[in-house]
Amino acid sequence: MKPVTLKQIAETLGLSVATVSKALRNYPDVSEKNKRLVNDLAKALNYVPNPSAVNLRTQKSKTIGVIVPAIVHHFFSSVIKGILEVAEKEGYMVILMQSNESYEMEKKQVDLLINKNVDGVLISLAKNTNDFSHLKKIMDYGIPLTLFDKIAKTVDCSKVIIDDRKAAYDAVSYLIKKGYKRIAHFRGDLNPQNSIDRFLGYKQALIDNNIEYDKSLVFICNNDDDFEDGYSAAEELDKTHRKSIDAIFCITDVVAIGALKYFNDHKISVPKDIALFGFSNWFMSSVVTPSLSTVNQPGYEMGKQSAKILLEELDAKYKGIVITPKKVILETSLVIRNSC
Amino acid sequence: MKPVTLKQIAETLGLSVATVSKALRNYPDVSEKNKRLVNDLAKALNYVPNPSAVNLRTQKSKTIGVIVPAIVHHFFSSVIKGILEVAEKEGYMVILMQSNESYEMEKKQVDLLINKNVDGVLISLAKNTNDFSHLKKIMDYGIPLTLFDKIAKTVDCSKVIIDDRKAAYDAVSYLIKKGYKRIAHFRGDLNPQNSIDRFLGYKQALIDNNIEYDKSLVFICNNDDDFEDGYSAAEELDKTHRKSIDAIFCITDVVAIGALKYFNDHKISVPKDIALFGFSNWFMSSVVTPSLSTVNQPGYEMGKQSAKILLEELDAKYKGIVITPKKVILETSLVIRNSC
DNA sequence: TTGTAGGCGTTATCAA
DNA sequence: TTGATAACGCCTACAA
Repeated sequence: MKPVTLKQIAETLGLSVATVSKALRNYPDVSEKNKRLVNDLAKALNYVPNPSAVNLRTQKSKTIGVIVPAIVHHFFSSVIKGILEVAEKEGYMVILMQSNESYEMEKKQVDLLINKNVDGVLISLAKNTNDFSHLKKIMDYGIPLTLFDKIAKTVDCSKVIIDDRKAAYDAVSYLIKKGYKRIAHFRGDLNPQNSIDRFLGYKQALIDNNIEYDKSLVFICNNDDDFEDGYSAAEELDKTHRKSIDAIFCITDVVAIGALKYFNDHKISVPKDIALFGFSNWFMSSVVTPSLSTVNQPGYEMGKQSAKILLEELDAKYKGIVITPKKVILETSLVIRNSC
Repeated sequence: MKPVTLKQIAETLGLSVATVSKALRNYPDVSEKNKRLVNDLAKALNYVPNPSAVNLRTQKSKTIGVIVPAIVHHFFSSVIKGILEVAEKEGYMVILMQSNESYEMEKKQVDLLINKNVDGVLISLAKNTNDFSHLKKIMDYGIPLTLFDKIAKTVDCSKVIIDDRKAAYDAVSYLIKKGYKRIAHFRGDLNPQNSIDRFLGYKQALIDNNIEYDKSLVFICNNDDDFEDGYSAAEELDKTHRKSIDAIFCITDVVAIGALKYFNDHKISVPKDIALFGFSNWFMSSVVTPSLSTVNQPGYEMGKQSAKILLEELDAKYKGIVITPKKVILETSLVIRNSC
């Protein structure tokens, strides 16, 4: 079974391909009679335009490319879900790629997407991406680009993010208000903006509350396995600062849960001996014992917004309207549970 | 910046498009000199064939379509990861769609993929899919199809699955061997093969161990929210069978964790008062308290295998080799933790 | 060894 | 109102 083509419709109807095409696209210069004839037959035969041919002709692929650092990740899979829903509604397909937190992969994938003629690109950057020429390349090709979550501040494209700094500030302020005084921070890599901003929020909250910032209380979790990172950071903290710490603000729920595991394993009570605060609100954090207080990071919403903005830019581009990049900051909120 | 075309290369080199094309594809009837000339310039200009043009010409899109019931799901996101890795290695792109467990969506998406000219399709069926004409349609179009995890037994295409029945049998047998005697089952919908097979495995294990099968101990979890389903099934079980039950085999980790939450909330001790066994080995089940015993379901491997089989079939098809559908059954294993 | 020409399916221009 | 015709970019059989 082969797809039906314009030619076939034209032949069975004794019309020219041109007329059939115009009839289907409802051009004014085709007789009503023929329009009906063509449309009826097209529907009956289940005619659908060949996308490659359309693309070749119109330079539009009705396809967008998405690159995320990881897929097996509650936050990112939520984002993807949001993207798919918006894209599908507007008749766009989504080509998905995962960079595995590797800049090299990300770069390669950008090339693949450009070569594939995608209409637009959505990216959340890999941890170690700090050269942005591949992003510039996308824009040089005139392909709309929207970054989300892990963005590059210096790249002049639309962005959808949360205010990591404020969210971290709020979380740590909450801990302080609750009476915690010696608050450690399990941070991420030094490079990603996220990691930096959350750290800065943490620090600011301490300063604003007249608590001395002590850099020996900041642990870097930058291996591949967040859970293990959290576990071993907790272990190190336990060894080096035994009883002087009363709370930890973690860059991620999984890091926090790794730490929680360590404390549970060693009969250190959370939150009595030490309080824990996560970030992201993975489903998992609600079912762990004790359940984890965390920052709600609206992944699904972020996906929807990113896709929406990208598609708007595509639309504007086709209409010849010049676009100024947008920056959307999504609201976060504290989810207080039993770990603090 | 526009992509470079054959024509441009031909013009700057004073050759014909045909010669350039042949040089790039390393045809024997092009002079070595011109081959070098062409290839050098192509590399310098970063020439990449326009995929739509190639597709139009060759009828190959180097793209496969993937439909899953849900993305925000540890198992499926692992599968997707596996698919992406294999596809990428072979130069295929992946268009991802999610059916949201809806047959209607699934059907629509199949049409979209067919119309999009994908080379092959990978599907895990929605819960309520029990009409398979859309799958037949894919095959009628000569598009290779591989089903994974949620499959249709009667559709004659390749499949990658686990032996749900055996896995369930093993899990329940383990519980019995451990001394549990009154074992309830929180099953899924009546329709999906998975759900049926796990139920049958459960039942068979009881029978083989001379434990009477009591259908009042089987609860159906078929709402949208597995966690809530597990919670409320546990509640119902608690009310109707108070102390007579000593273990529950759940169709899914999340259902089990929902139940666990209920028991924790009501000071019913797991596993002392009641044991719990899950299915899938989500990461979450290892961090819950008590940690959950479960069946390891190799999602990543399933993704890789499915993609591999599909791509092999594509290859065979292009070579004109007739393919007989394959059926791969992946090994599962019991992961024993602290809930039983 | 090179180039011409036809065609993949569609759209758009321009004559008829 | 309709239909030739060219073009999008590429591939390939065939002619030169």
